[in-house]
Amino acid sequence: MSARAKAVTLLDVATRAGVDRSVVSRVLSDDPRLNIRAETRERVLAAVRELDYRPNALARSLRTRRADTYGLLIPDFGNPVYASIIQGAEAAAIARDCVLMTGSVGAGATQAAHHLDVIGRGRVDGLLLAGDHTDSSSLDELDRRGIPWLLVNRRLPRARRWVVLDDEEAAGLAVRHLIGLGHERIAHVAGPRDADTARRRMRGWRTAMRAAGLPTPAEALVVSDYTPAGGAAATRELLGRAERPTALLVANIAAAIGTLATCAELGVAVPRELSVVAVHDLALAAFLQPALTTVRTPLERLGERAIELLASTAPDAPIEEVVTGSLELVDRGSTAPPRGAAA
Amino acid sequence: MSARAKAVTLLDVATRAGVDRSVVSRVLSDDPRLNIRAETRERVLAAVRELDYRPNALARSLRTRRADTYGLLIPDFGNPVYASIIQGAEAAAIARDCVLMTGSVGAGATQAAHHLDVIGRGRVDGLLLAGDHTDSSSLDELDRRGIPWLLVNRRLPRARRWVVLDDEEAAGLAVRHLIGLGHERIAHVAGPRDADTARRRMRGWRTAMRAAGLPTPAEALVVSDYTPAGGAAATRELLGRAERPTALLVANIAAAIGTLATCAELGVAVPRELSVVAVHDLALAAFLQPALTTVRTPLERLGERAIELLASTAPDAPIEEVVTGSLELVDRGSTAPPRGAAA
DNA sequence: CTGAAAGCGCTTACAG
DNA sequence: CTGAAAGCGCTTACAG
Repeated sequence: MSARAKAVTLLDVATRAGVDRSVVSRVLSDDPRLNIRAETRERVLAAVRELDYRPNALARSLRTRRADTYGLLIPDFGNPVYASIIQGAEAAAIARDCVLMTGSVGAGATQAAHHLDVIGRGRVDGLLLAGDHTDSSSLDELDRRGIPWLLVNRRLPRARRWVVLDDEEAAGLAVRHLIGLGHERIAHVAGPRDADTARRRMRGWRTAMRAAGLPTPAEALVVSDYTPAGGAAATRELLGRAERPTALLVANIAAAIGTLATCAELGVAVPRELSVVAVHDLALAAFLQPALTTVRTPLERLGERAIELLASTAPDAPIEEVVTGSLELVDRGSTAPPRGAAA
Repeated sequence: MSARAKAVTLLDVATRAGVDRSVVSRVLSDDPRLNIRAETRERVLAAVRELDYRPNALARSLRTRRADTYGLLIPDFGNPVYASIIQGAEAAAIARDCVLMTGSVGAGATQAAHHLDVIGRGRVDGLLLAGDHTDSSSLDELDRRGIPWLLVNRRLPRARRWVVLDDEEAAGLAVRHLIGLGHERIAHVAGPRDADTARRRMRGWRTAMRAAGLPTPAEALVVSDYTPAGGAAATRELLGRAERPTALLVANIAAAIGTLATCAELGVAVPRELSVVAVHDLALAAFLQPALTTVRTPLERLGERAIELLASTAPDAPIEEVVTGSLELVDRGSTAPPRGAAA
């Protein structure tokens, strides 16, 4: 390890090339209004190469008033669904030569406060909000500070800037698959009542059931959360009913892991006695017992699209986009015709 | 949405309070060499509050030459082991009023190049390297640019700045648990041969076996990777041996998910015919079939400690630390005495 | 065709 | 006790 090297600046390059700093700057930014002799330009570029010069991003941002940085707030790094969103957003940010700063908010409000505070200090050009941490007052605060924001994978009353998946269609696809197998008593392990994604999946379930003339009684829906523990509890409740469902639409793959655990514990054979299908696909799904049938959703695309929209839309223009396409039922064997169905 | 508001600057606050910008700055930084009348200070603080002033982080960093930002490079956001490290690092960064910028490198080298480039532009005060992407030449490059770095969860030849878990002891703890149950043929589903964590866990397995007088033949170790697919393939290979092991130490919990899947597929009952224990604990483990016995490791603490060390150690001083303690065997039922053992 | 100058918003050594 | 000034490393409108 050498001691901290003094960074190379524009002035170092200019001195070496025998020109002014401003010329170097304009050469590097391809300023079209710069008429420079090819020979001089070569000298400048050579100096840049020889000194391995990189412009200081902080100085540039201070001057240009663009941080070339986007923020992304998620609930929890441990949630693989958000991992995919991050990956998409990161790729899109890199494609625009920007940096992505991802922060998690977790349970405590203090971490959210820290992130919003930091963000208020001119570090980001815009903020993607992909968690349950945000309320209208945070959005007002961002507006006051002039920081463009975009809700990702969720909406909020009166907030007209969001990008979401087609949750309703994802749920509908799963339900129609089950109906196609002959199921009629299809229950729904739903997400939290106050989660926008959960409400849209509930609606997808209900709509697809009704379209097939099947009932959706209140007892067929149990609210849960997007964790294995939550899925396990909800499944236990549904399987305790007098009239058991023959199939389950689980609103989230993490919850479905809990569903499979509960079935194993209660000795309910999947898919022979109970079919299970979940929203969102992960590599993990193929290795569960049994391998889990899922609806694949374009989570990475959602993250990508969020950055694209944030970067290209005026801060005061509404954004209301559903990322469609790429929904696909991945049949892995946790779904089958109900017992007693004609073969 | 209002139009982008003009940010409040130091000058705005100073004007309102009727003092010079420098006074405001020194009041806010609690400059001990500033003798100011209590009344003036109050006026300054009132103006700060009324205007809701936040110093521009870019301008401050440019002046102080400290970005108040640390970088963290990981292989992949989808890997839950790294999720825990990120969470620890994020908490430690927040505790120091710093920002954490986490980037993933993935398979492609282009993303690594982008991140190293960005980091060379004065955006971070130091870099945590927690992936398999780093080679000595990247470290040399960072040294040349004067950016302090620290390897996390891995070491590299001749790189004397690292912080790791006690992987050897973690593996040893698992093996001793199996030996305590009466197992003698304990095979090892290892990590990649070039992964430092994998080598340390191999050594832990071997050392604990030898300490008990048990053999560690070459066939008892199969190299794999830290994914379900890798664990599945390695397990298949081990179970195909003429003399099957009665227990498996799997080097990583993600690989162990593959192990359980292969056992289910081959009809090998866990733990009756085969005990399985894995390194690293996740909430998920409790919901696998069967629930997985693991060794809990202080991954969050590793992330925290990495930031602390990076922030508090001179850039040219060596860091060689093993984060010890908190190792714990979490017995969930995937381990049991071997068949035919005395009850 | 290229250079000098101003200024982004801070901090800090110095002046009075 | 407080203010004026310099300067961090850039970019860009302007001068010549």
